[in-house]
Amino acid sequence: MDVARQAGVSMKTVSRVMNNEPSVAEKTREKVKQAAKALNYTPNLAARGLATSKSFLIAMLYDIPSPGYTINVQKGATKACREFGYHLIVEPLDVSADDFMVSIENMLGHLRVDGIILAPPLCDNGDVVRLLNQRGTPYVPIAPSANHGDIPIVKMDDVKAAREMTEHLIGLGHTDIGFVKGNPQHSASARRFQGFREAMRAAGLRINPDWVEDGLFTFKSGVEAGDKILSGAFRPSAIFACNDDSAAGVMTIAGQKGLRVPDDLSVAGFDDSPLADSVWPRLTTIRQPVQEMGYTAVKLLLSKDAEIIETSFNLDHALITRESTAAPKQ
Amino acid sequence: MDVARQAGVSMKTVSRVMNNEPSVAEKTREKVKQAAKALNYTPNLAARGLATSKSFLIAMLYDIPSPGYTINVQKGATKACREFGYHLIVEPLDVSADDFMVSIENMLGHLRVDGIILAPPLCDNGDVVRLLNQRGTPYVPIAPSANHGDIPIVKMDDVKAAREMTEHLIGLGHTDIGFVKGNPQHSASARRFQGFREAMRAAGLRINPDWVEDGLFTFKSGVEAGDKILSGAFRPSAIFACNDDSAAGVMTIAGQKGLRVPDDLSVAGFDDSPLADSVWPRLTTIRQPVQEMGYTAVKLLLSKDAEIIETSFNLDHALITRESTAAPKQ
DNA sequence: CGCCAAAATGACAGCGCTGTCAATTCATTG
DNA sequence: CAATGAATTGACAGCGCTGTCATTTTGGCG
Repeated sequence: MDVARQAGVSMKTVSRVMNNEPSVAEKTREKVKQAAKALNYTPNLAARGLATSKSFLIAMLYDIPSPGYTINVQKGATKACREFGYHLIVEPLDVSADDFMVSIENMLGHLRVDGIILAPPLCDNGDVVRLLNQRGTPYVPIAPSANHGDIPIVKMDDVKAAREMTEHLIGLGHTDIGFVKGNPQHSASARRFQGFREAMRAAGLRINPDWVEDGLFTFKSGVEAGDKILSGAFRPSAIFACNDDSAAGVMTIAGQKGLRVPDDLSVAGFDDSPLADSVWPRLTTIRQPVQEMGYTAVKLLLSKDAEIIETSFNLDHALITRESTAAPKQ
Repeated sequence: MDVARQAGVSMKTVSRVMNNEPSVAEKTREKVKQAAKALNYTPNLAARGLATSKSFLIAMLYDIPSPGYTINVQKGATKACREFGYHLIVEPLDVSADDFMVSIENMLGHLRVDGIILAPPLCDNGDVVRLLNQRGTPYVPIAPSANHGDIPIVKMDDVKAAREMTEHLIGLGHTDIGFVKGNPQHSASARRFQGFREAMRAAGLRINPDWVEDGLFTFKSGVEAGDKILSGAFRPSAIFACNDDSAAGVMTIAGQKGLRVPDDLSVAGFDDSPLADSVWPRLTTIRQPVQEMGYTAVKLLLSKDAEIIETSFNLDHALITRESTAAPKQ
């Protein structure tokens, strides 16, 4: 280790400086830092990992979800990783593939990552969670359906957000409101529907079962659900779809049917995906704190346990009002 | 190493088996494999890395591009990584940030990745390329504007694709065709425009400069460009936008102006992003072989040099015909 | 000035693997 | 059956770092 020689100290001292350990004289510390800079030295992660049996790697597992969501979780996660000198490795998974669990095991075996981020809907996958627990690999689920024992989880309050959106619609003067559900595989779907129901009930409004349709979080399912809802003799003055894609589908079918948004029909989405800003009229939606979730997840993974008391981090969402919702024209 | 004991051989032999080296008796190989399986053993990457000074890590650098594109490159890249026992680490970068180069240097210093994938527009960033060359880190640029010396590059033929799309429009009977350019930072923009020009010239068609507008690859810029193009006394019967987002913008503004797509105006996009399938009518567009690019990039990085002769891998694109284009109604 | 605890530093082994090279075993062949 | 070269196998060092613990230096104080 030439840095040691250059600075006239032992390897060990260099190591101490690189790790910001205390009990190094300020003068020595400076000397070493200078030498390191001069020699353009950075410690070798592999060696460090071997010695400390850490890998300085966090893995993020995700299953073909919406690109925008995933990318943003990644962005937040990498930001936190950088702060800690860690790096993020990504593992796109396909739950339906039969070698699915094998890939995870491989990854765990090879890499010995120091922590794992579980993006939805993987965070609700029993097999995965069981494997992780069994191996003792620390993980943080993002927006899981239920608590994971005493493991901290990162989420937003889907129920509350859906309630707020519904209240927004009600506040605009809507009383006849339809709802397009999300993919039942994602636990958020149920929570959003629940928020909708709560707000309707709180306002003393009846939910017309003909105006509640299943959806799949896709544009196509939005078109189909919208078609059903809007084909009856009576139709709602507003439709709240479980995510932006299906909301866009609703808007499209509404247009086909000669309904103008928002004049004849208000449409609300959820997620604030790129799409929400790329349709006309632009979608009123809920912005999920996706980046923050990624960021917080990594922080949780890497912070000393002591600091953490909560087991559930509720990050703030925001209601984004755009042109797709307005007071009903009567 | 208990596997060695269990199998009654030396560590070295185990190592040989794990690396599929030749000159191990078939019988021994089996014995070791069994022992490994029984003990659920997987070699430790850090130790291996330390001994071989490889990291078994590939990094992908990208700059806030479209999520769909990035995710797909990742998907392809991870697939190849798995085949080679490698893993993919991601580094979202922000070229405009001033610590931009620093983050790259940090990553290179820490991780000693074995190779780097440079997604556009990073692949055309002189600073980055220079740094990589200087450090001798192997990299593969995806869809760069120019060749990188004798480094193999992965790309699709944007010029040809744009030509095909233009020909598709012309084949439909259009002669008055507008064009919305892409973000000038992305070199693909220029290539697509070139393809458009070539096809127009080949068909003996004139390009009306009033119908060619700058764009930025965004929905908004598509709306603005479309607005300008469609506001003149004469207007084209088709508009070819440089990507799906701006094409969606064009469709929207067309709708605002009472123009029906495709009856009054055909609109074509480029990329086959999720959006293309989430608008109505759905966009005729060019499918980029994005996953394949990621896959090929990693393969190029990891294959023995010998096998590689070409310095430029042109992957196939596809023209996806959907409802947004049709013969002009005259 | 000497003594002592505390602070700073260093020596050394070892993390789990692979490269080198020597040692052993094996199958042939005259 | 001994000799021979090829095929297998193993011993050992070392990759670059950190943990442990011993050693040295420092500063404070009687």
